[in-house]
Amino acid sequence: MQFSKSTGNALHALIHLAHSDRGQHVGIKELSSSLGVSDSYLSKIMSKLRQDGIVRASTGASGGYELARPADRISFLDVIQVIEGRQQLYECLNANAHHHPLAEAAEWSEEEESGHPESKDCLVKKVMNGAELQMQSYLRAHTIQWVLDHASPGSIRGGNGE
Amino acid sequence: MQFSKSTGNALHALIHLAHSDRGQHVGIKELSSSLGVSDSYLSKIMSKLRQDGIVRASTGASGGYELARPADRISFLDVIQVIEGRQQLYECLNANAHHHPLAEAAEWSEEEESGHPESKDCLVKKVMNGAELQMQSYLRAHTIQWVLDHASPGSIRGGNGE
DNA sequence: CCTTTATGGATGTATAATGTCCATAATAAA
DNA sequence: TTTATTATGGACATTATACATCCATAAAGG
Repeated sequence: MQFSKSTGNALHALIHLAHSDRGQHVGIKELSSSLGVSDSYLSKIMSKLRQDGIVRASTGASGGYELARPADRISFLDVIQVIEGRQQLYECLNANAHHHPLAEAAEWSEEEESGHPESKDCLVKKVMNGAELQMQSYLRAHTIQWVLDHASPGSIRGGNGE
Repeated sequence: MQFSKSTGNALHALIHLAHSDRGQHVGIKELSSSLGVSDSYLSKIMSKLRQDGIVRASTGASGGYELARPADRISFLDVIQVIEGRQQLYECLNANAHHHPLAEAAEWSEEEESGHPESKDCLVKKVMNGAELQMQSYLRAHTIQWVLDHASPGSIRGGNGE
């Protein structure tokens, strides 16, 4: 289980955009050469980010990409969910058909009396989902802007750094 | 990014063992039919768990598997690391060769003055690792015994439930 | 000895991730 | 309006990984 390389490249591309963000557009060639990947490959990633409203794209000369909203409103979780998909980290195996009875969650258990739909989930899934939520809350709290704020001062300058 | 089905099956198999755990051995056939998977497939999983000291195995008639230690000392994290491997959720892409300078962590930053080796990691990796640690601490705190303790009372009985 | 059981190698298949190429559309600049 | 520039999306090829099975072997109990 690992994050895909595409997710890493998406994050680095967004950091690049956030750095250049003066309402300017950055072309795929600048982005891809900066990351050391092919432009045909990176353009797939950027296209996903655009479909999800993370970036805007414009065609034509002096076109390219820009962030669709401020960098402090683009979280790591946003980016990961676009690239990796929104499926949960763990899904029950056989529609509960073959779980050991001990793994079945008690439907009356304390936290679940409010009638949440996950009451029927097996306890394995309950733990896995809890773990995922822990991770997601951390990823939601860290934004592209966070990276800029914590970058080494030597790296902060007007032009692009390559 | 998802946990493999093997991880889910490993967890369910261990829950089954924990339930039957009176120093008894449970054969691969009972386990695999309980989970609804083939025994040849599940035996690979059990073999990994044995190599990592999660379960013990014995051959011969009336042989089979048993937990190698109490269920409250087998965490979800233990099992996941055996089946999924111990690689980190995120690895830097190109040995730092192509990161945007802004993504480089400041080596002198506050939390890192103590000289931790991760000082050189890029900030993307730092966030991803932080997220992973959040998830791991949750998974470390939840054990096979936790599942038994939270199971519906109707499921708790002497024999196997299938 | 013979049955039962786990083990590990070899192998096959399915699915997903990675990466490239090309035709097309849209736009700004000349 | 033409032309150069740029993003887009389909099709495709290439791995890598997960999933799954079969079989020969070894170990232990009856």
